[in-house]
Amino acid sequence: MSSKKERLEAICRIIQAEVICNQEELLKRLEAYDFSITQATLSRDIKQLKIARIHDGKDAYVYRLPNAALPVTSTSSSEQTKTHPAIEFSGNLVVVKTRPGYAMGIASDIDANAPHEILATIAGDDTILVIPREGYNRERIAEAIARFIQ
Amino acid sequence: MSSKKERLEAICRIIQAEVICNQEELLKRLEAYDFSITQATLSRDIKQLKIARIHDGKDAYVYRLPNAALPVTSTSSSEQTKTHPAIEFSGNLVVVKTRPGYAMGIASDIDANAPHEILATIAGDDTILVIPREGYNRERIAEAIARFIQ
DNA sequence: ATCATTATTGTATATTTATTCAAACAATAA
DNA sequence: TTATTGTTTGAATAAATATACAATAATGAT
Repeated sequence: MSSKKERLEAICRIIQAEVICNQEELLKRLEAYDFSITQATLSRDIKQLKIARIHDGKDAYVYRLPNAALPVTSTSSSEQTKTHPAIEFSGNLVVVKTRPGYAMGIASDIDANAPHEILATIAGDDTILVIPREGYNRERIAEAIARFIQ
Repeated sequence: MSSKKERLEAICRIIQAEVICNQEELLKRLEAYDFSITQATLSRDIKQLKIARIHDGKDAYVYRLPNAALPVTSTSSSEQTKTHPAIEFSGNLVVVKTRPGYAMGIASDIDANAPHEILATIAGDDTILVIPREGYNRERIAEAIARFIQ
């Protein structure tokens, strides 16, 4: 059943390389790469990958990968659904991995909205260190952060 | 006819402040602010604002503003549709305005994909300077860039 | 191996979102 | 004024996307 993982990666690749307007279209491209699935499955894949359908400015729609980390790679799938794949705790700190260059933007978003769960952030290039306030559990904190990493 | 502009701004505000899962829901919130429109109009507004519906990781969907600049404010609407509101030319250079902190991330995306139209990018905090290759017209260049700023 | 549990998937359908078409309205020019 | 053109909108509908349900396949424990 590792073909699902391959399929998800293929979807990411196709979406980055080509202009895909709807799932039907993506379905055909996948077919060309020998992945034969239905629209229902593709819809679920897209949801899992957190892929967004955005407006291209003209009159078309395009699928795009999210800003945050590589959703495919990480750890076990059960753990993946539990919290956001890009968020990891260590002691009382939280580390958020982002795509290169996006850390400051996302940190800036977090700061601008200043959810009470979060005391401060420090951002590098692809990593944000989040310092939570005392008195919130990890799930609550993770939710507060997840709101900003799409 | 300025009520449309107000409505678009209200939509932006609501989406930033609240978790909106679908257009019906947003419609109700707008109603509460005394904007009475139909789903059809809202769909068009969302398209114009380049708002995306993304996956929240759990099992819900959320509407989000794009990464790039403030689409509502700028210049005339006819000019706005012509090219992306965040992209502006000056001589042989292009300046892209982004939300605070996002310039480097987006520039990194552009560099990583390296469309031939683009020779180099330099990013500050909320501004990217794009240096196009010679031989492409502005529209072509704008399209190549627009691909990365959602 | 056997059973229990969890994941993955397709079919059919529900839900959600976009668009077509016609109408109302405004702005402009003659 | 009267055309003319462009914008905005709603109603109805089309198109696109998500999900309920059932079945099948994988995984893990004993």
